Amino acid sequence: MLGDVTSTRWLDAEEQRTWRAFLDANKLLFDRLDHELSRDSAMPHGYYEILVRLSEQPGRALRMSQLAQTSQSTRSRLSHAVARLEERGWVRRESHPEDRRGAVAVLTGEGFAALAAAAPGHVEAVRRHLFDRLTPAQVEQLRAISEAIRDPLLEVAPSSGSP
Amino acid sequence: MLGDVTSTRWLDAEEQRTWRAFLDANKLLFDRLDHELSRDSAMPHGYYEILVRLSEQPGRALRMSQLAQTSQSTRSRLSHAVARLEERGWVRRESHPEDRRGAVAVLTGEGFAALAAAAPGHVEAVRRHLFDRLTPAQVEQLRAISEAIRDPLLEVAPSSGSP
DNA sequence: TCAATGTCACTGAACGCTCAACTACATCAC
DNA sequence: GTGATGTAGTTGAGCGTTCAGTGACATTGA
Repeated sequence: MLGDVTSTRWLDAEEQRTWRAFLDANKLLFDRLDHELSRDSAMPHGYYEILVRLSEQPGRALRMSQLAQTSQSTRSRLSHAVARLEERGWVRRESHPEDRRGAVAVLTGEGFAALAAAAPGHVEAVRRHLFDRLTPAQVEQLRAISEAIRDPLLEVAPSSGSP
Repeated sequence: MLGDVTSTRWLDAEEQRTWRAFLDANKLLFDRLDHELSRDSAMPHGYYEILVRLSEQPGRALRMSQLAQTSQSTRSRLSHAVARLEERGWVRRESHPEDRRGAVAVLTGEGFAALAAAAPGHVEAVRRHLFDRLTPAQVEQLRAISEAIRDPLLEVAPSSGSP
């Protein structure tokens, strides 16, 4: 198929099947999780991620560029996202005390409350659609596989936002 | 964390680690693949998927709603996407011969050529970033895991577009 | 035959993301 | 110091997706 004059290492039938299953599983899973989160808590998954990362920091605050890194995001996307989170009163910006270029995103009380309200439902959804479907051995396999995929990609573009 | 008065089945440390690795691996992998495809072939992954599905059909044609289903897409998204593919001359629309509500998307010669030009690079990228990172046993595991995640999600919303 | 209901596909507005500037500040070399 | 380069963060335009709504046609049942 698709006239092959080059030395392309095409996928064989088994690999095709794996790739399709992987593609479809991901699409379905993340669409579902994002949809349920938006429906129940009026926040897209990207916002949820940002709130989670902030909530894990001491002082519930983090510099914008570091927040972008831990969220696998870009500075641009984060800047837009934090602007919208600020409109909702869930995050506020402060200027960095030492580096005058810097901005620090701080999770507000309302933001933490919104996260606390959203988390149980979301975690349940992750369980229902992911962990409950897998055996303990498969969960362990999934972790190893994910790390094997992730780590090389982290090394190629470690700074200044992933994509 | 996050004051727990309900009976939420929170993720333990090991599950957290798995979930984070899975999230990050997916984000990095699909961002990378989409980025390389856009850069090398000027088409987002969603378009590529549509062209692939069409190319696999007899006559390289498929009804819109069926194309939406096999692409894990919605009719709305597909309608917009095909409109843009039509502007590029890669797909054309015909009216369904029997059901006068229906529209049929047909892959043009140019569309097939664009796909043939894009495929080798994309397949290589999938190999580099996915299959080359995994052992044969892990590939087999990934297939089983993906199917275990996918199949229940397919049953819940089988018709009228996934999300 | 005819109304009610369902299905197919399209459309426009709103939203989030990407990309390419751009400003402001920091750092480095000389 | 001064100029060059690097880094932090923001902004606006363009693109793709989602959502709600719409019109056209098909199907069903009385």
